[in-house]
Formats: sequence, C-alpha cells, structure tokens
Amino acid sequence: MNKNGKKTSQLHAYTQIRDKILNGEYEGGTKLTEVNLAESMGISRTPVREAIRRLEQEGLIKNKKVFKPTETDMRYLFEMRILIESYSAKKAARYMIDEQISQLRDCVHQAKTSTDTEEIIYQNKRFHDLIVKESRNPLMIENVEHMQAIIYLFSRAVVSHKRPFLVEEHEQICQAIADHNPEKAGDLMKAHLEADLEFALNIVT
Amino acid sequence: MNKNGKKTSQLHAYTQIRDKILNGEYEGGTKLTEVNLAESMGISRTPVREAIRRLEQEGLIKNKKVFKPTETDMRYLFEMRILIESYSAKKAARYMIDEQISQLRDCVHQAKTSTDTEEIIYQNKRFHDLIVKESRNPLMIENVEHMQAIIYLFSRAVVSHKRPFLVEEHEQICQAIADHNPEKAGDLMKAHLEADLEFALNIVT
DNA sequence: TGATATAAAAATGTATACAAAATCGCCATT
DNA sequence: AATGGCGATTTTGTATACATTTTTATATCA
Repeated sequence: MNKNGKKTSQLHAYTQIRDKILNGEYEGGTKLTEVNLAESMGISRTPVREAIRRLEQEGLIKNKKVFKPTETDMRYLFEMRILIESYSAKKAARYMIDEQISQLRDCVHQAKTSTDTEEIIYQNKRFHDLIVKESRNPLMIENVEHMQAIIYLFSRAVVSHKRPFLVEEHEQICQAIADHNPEKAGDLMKAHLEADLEFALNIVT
Repeated sequence: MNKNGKKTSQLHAYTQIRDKILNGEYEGGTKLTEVNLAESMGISRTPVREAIRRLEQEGLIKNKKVFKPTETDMRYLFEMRILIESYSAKKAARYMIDEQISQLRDCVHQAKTSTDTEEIIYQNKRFHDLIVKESRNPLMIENVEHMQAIIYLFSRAVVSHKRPFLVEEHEQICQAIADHNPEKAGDLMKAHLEADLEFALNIVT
C-alpha cells in the first residue's frame, strides 16, 4: 500500500497468485510462466517476476512450479512446527493472561458447537495462532505463518475430513494452559500435531 | 550458475552485496540505492533489484538500509537459535555417529590449540554447523544459516574478543554428545548460547 | 520561529525490447 | 527402441525508458 491506499502491481500480483495457489486453482505442480501470469493479470512481467521470487522464498513455488510437498517435506515441516508450537504452548501456560485464555476457550467452544465447516476450520486455525502468539517472538510467529501456508496447501483435502478428537485435543491443551501447566501443555501440543500429521498423510496417500 | 559455470548478474549482485554487508563495508544503517549499486557493479538495476529483494527477505536489508539489529532483535534471534540448536544437540547426542563425533572433537581441538583468530572463529562456526546438521532437517539448517548471517553482522566485533570459557563450553557439549546424554547436551547448548548472547550484548552496547 | 506548501531531485515502480538460456520436437544413427 | 544431436520455440535474464512516488530543499505566511 502506498500513501493513497493503492496497492502496487507487484503486491497485487503476489496476493493474487498466492490466493490462487492456496485455493487449489492450479493442479499441484502446474508450471507458472511469467508471461501467462502477466497477461492474465493485465500487467507486465516485471512485477510478476518479483511476486514469483517472493513466493519461491516462502516455499509455495519451487522452480516455477506450484510446490507439491512430499511426505518427507511434510515431516520436516511438522518437526519444525512441533518444536515452535510446543515451545509456544509452554510459554502460554506460563504467561497467558486470562483475557487471552478466554479467547482460546471461545475457539474451542465455537469449533465444538458450530456445524459450518468453514467456521470450524477458522476457529481451529485461530486456536493455534493464539498460542503461537504467546511465543511473543516475531520470528517464530512469521515462521509458523509460512509453514501454515504450505501445510494448508498439502492438506486442503484434509481439513474437511474432520479428524476425530481434534477438538477434544484442543480442549485438553486449553485446559493445561489454563491450569498453568507448561510441561503438560507442551506435551499435549506435540502429540496433537503428530496426530495431525499422521492423519493428513493417511488421507492424502 | 548456469550450465557453463557462469553466474547470472543477479547472483553476482547478491553475493557481492551480501559479502560487503557481512564484511562491514557499509556503516550500519547505510542506505542502499539501486542506482548506486548498479553503477558500482556495472550492471543494470534489474538484477540489483532482485538481489536486494532477496537480502531483504533474508533479513540483512530492511527498507533499503543495511539492517542494524537492536538488542531486542538479537534476543528474538537467539531465542529461536537456542530452540533449534539445543534440539539439534539432543538429536546429536542420540544419533551422531563416531566419525562425526571425532570431527566435532577435532573442531574443539583445533580451536583450543590454534593461535590464529580466523582459524578459531572458523572452527567454532564449524562446531555449531556440525551439530545443527544433526537435526537432519533442511528447514532447521537453512533457518540457522540465515540467523547466523545476521548474528555475524551484529557481533563481528565480538568474535575477536575471545570470550572466556567458549572453547571449554564446546568441549563439555562435545563430551555430552559423545556420552550420548541428550538432556545434558541440550542444556549445555542452551546455557552456552545464552552466555554468547549476553557477552555479545555487553561488548556491543 | 516554525509550520506548511510546493518545486525540484532522487529513488522506486512498471513496461517493453532485446539477449541468453532452457526446453521441446524431430530426425538420424546405432 | 533408445540415444544423441540440432534447430525452432518458449521462457527467463537484462537493459533501458518512462511513470509514479518519496524525499529534500526552499520559500512563504501566520
């Protein structure tokens, strides 16, 4: 955004391509060429190039193709995610203030009672975001954000296959945090993400 | 590199700018303009732009200025680094094979006996790299690489101020790994990096 | 004085043309 | 049928011109 609230073409290209990737509008592995993208968006190659570069660095594009993570990629990603998120859960259990805890409770409650899949997905994501935020470390927060994009890319199919116990596990984690029990919160988070990974891998493969 | 072994201008620009930043050839906070850089390297703005973008994403440049980390930035960075490196140390203590362990011993030995500052610095870096490699997770390895660049930027002054007990601490970590004692290795690594951070902050500020 | 407007300069953003490289398809050869 | 050129085509890389935005300097007025 510049001072008049207009986006630059580059940013526009970036968000548009990113959204398309995340919405699965390209078959996994589709080749993205600068000219096609530029023409389809009515802009020149220059800003498109920069958008692609950025998406490459974020891991959504790999040598001009929409990144299609392998099982191994996902295991690496989750190993990292577990490290950061269980650490965050521990910190949350130590320092999270009541207002935040009730937000966390709210996520669980909404996800439990709602029947709208989109809403449930959103609340589950919000749950994790709230906890990662408690790392209070911008690097960690940003890192998880990037990973979530890739994970989402992989498991778009999965989210709708409501995994059993998902909400129950969130509930337990929430309780451990409310009880200020860092070890338990961290362990539960780890187990939770491990289960998530295995479930996703089973569905997809 | 293309197939003939020639670098693209872009890559050339990237490495050259990066090296200059890391060698402290710009005062902290110097403004980098595309035109200046392009002219000084005899190429056009286009490849320079991309190089800058990349360095921005890696954190060495922040709004066109050479990034000058604050104390807070360094604390965030080290928090992340401690998380990954102590995790790696634990894994190293579990799985590192003898050949690697003797390499680790070699690092410590070289650093202990050498009188050449450059050599000592190199061996100390090698020590950490060997351990991080034992995470066997490319994401973690890459992440630490990026952070090391920024840390180096911050503490170029520090490395020559040989910190007391640095090598001794490496020795202890090495021993814990050789003893296959994950908890100890992890804890020692954490303490080691915390000491590193505090030492660096004291020198610089 | 100092706050603000504004013209000039500098820097970044974008389009486009041309260069270099990678890719593809076809044919010849074994 | 597989292999290895080789030209044609596509795609990416670079330079350059022009547009837009941001910054700087200067002048004006309360």
